[in-house]
Amino acid sequence: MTTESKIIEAAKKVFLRKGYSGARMQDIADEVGMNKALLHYYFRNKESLFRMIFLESFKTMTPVMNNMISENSPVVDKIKTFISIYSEMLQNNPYLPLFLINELAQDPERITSALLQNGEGLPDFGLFMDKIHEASERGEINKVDPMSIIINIISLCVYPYVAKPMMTLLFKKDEFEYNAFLSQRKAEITNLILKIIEIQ
Amino acid sequence: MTTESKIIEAAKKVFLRKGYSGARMQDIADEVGMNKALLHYYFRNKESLFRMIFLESFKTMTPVMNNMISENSPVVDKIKTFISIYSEMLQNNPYLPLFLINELAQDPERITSALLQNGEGLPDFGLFMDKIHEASERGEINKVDPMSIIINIISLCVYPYVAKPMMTLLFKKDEFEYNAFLSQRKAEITNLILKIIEIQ
DNA sequence: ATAATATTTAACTATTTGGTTAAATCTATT
DNA sequence: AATAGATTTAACCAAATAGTTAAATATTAT
Repeated sequence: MTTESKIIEAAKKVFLRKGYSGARMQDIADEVGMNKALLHYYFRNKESLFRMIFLESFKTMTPVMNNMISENSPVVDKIKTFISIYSEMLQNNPYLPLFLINELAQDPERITSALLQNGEGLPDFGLFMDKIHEASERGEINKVDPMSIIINIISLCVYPYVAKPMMTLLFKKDEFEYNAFLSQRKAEITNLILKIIEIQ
Repeated sequence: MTTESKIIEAAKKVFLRKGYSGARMQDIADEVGMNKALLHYYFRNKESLFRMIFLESFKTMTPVMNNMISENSPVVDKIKTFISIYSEMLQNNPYLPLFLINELAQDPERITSALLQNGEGLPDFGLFMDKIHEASERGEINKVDPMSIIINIISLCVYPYVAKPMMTLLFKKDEFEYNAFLSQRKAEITNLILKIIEIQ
């Protein structure tokens, strides 16, 4: 593992937890177990280090959202798969969504320019939405608005991660209990969504 | 409108958009149209001003979550009412949830201590959950886990607000289109939830 | 072994930001 | 008019933080 990648890992940890304005270069140096001068030896400044972290983080999300693996599988299967790999990604990257949302909300210009500059393609729900639309036209599933159904799925998957500290406070659960709750949601969300879209 | 309340309004605006670490006392002074010295004339320091803002913001949420107006209305009505007033609160306070979630995630200790110090009661879903449980026992609605159903409702209501910048980016919508999407969701979420809980 | 590169050290500068101060000015009340 | 309180001004201090530098040392590749 190179020093550069060690720095990136440490910076990712700190930026994802604290956000840009809350993160300190010294925190990152401490986290990587090296000194601050070295951060500047590898990266110009805080901003350029942040951009790298943001792009890498964003790219974690992209393939999950672009997940249209088997082109011809039924749309219900596509939805099942999507919920499954999306939930897994969240379990492995619990700090990711809040970080991306925050930084994007803080300064949409800066972020979109970073994405474009990098030639980074946005996740594309186009195909997914087309398939949902076609299936509902064919009467294979209920009439649903594709964008709505996708946003419903994402909301149900992501929000319990994003709002974890709030939910443990409101429902008086400890970390362990809440994690158990999160674990069983993959199946629960799938059932819920299928109940909504499947013809009775 | 007193100067003190003008400062509080301005501080709320800035803190809710930028968060504690991103907010600058100068930004608040600019927003209120007065100078920085006056902020310290009315409030000790950034931290005490922040605490006041956080508590006030938190209290905006509490009555909505405690909404159990007509004690004996059917649980389905309770859910309808909850979705309705919760969505309205979000429409009027779009920055609120992300702010509360962030600050709570940043430093749960500090926040809970501020709440307790203030003698502020937490929102309590206890009654709501009891009613849901009883109704499902009576066979009035499907068997559902009360906590799950509440978190589903909250997720569906809140997340599209929290993730607004991300969603407008991913779905290539402008502010206007996305607001239209948000407006029609109150009814949509109600339908979805009722479809899940109501006996067929 | 030599040279190039990586890393540490520690001191330093510049900038941003929170916070203070004192004097002057404005405003409302008596 | 006199007074007290509210507000401005502008300069200032202190702390935190980003960023720099140069020299010393360690590591790696040739």
